[in-house]
Amino acid sequence: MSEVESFFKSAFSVDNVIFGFDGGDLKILLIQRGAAPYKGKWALPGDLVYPNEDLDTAAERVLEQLTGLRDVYLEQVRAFGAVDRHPLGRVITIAYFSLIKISDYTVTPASFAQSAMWHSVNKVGDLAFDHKEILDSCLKRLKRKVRMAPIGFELLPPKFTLTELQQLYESILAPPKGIDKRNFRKKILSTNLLNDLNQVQEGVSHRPAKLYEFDKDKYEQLVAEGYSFDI
Amino acid sequence: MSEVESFFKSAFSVDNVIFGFDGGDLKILLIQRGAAPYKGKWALPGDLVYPNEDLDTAAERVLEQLTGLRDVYLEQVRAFGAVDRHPLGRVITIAYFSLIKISDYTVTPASFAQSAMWHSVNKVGDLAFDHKEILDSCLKRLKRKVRMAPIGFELLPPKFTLTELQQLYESILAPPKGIDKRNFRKKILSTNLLNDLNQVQEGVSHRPAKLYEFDKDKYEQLVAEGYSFDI
DNA sequence: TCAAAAGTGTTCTTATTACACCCATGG
DNA sequence: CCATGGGTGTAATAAGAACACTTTTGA
Repeated sequence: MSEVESFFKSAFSVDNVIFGFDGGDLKILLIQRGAAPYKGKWALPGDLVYPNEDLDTAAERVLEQLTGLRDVYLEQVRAFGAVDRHPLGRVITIAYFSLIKISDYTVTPASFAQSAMWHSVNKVGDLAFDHKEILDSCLKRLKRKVRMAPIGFELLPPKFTLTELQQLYESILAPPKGIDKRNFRKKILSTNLLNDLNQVQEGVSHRPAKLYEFDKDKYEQLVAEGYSFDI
Repeated sequence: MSEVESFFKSAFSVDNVIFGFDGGDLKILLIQRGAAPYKGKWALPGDLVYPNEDLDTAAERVLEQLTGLRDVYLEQVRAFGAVDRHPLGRVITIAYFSLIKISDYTVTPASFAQSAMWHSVNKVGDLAFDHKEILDSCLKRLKRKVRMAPIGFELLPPKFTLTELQQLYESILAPPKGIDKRNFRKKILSTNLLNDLNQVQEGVSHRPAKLYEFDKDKYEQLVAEGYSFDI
């Protein structure tokens, strides 16, 4: 094999850390590998990138095949390319994370995802390949990003309560002493990016909370004027 | 060609945005391409990744071949992998940026770098491939990172004045109205990470400024205790 | 003595933190 | 009427922004 040829004895893949939130813990969607290598181990959903496919498109495809969802928040984190990261050859992978509304995910439509399951990020053990390292890297990015951009809403249903929103931030940021309720509300409402829907929760056995929605149009307008979200 | 084979008709490279600072503008090191495609165009230094080489190692190699420098600050930014980004085939590239002391760079030792030259980041025009986009992305990362970690010092000589340090921050962050001298000094000195060397500039035709050094050991000790740089 | 850059404090404004009680609802 | 979580304001502290003059040196 010539040296030039050997450069092409390699492939690249995408791996996707799919975050969801169910009101309690922050979760990620893992699949159990059905084939070697790492058969039976939990792994991030991923696939080789098709020859005529952009990286972002490949990440979107992996997500859609697994969840049936399109147009969700997706962000590249970085490449992982240690020589020995894949036992069968030289495969570098581009890590992505995405944020989905966990209620939108119902069954696993794609065959390759027969054993997909939500796992609490805090209880994830060893994963196949270097996927634990990828997860850690994506989680770190999410922690930073969720304070710099209003992406947390991607994990919540369109209508949510302020307590749900606070619990989301707490589950991502995991501050030692929790977040102060009054300070959190003051800060998030002062952005004026939440619309009070004049509706309340139903079916709860306590004082029902008011429902809000995130005003994306308003946010984008403010961004165009130089606004920068910070929470 | 089978489908499996076609997955391997691809390669990956690294491209390196090498930043330097000469007291005036922030600069990057570009090379003029001697061969097609984009012959004659300015481009980021980069190379294909060897089959048995980690991505970081490849980026270090590119840097060392061009500058002769080792052990410099180097950080991966992200992958660029649009299908059509390389006219000769499917090549995804992993972008890195590095910070070097511009005075350490003298001549171009490597043959492939016959026409390497420093360019002010603000005056960079079109570049080969998608290198302008890569530059923008790395510059954006640098702007964020330089405020979250004491990496600016990597661009300065070991002994520097507070004015030089301020000019460095101004050239990277480019704030509309400059940085207030007194506030900057108050803030940077309050970190206690700068050692006053009890020396002054020589050969200047005005009041000589005091020289300082960055105390890396102290910084790493503080980080271990939970400290987080923020300027 | 002039030019050029170094050096130095205070006030004002804004953001962040800490903290405890009453309210509305369903069971 | 009880249990449960929802909802609210103020005071203290810390951080950031604005601002102008004196000092030291070499030419």
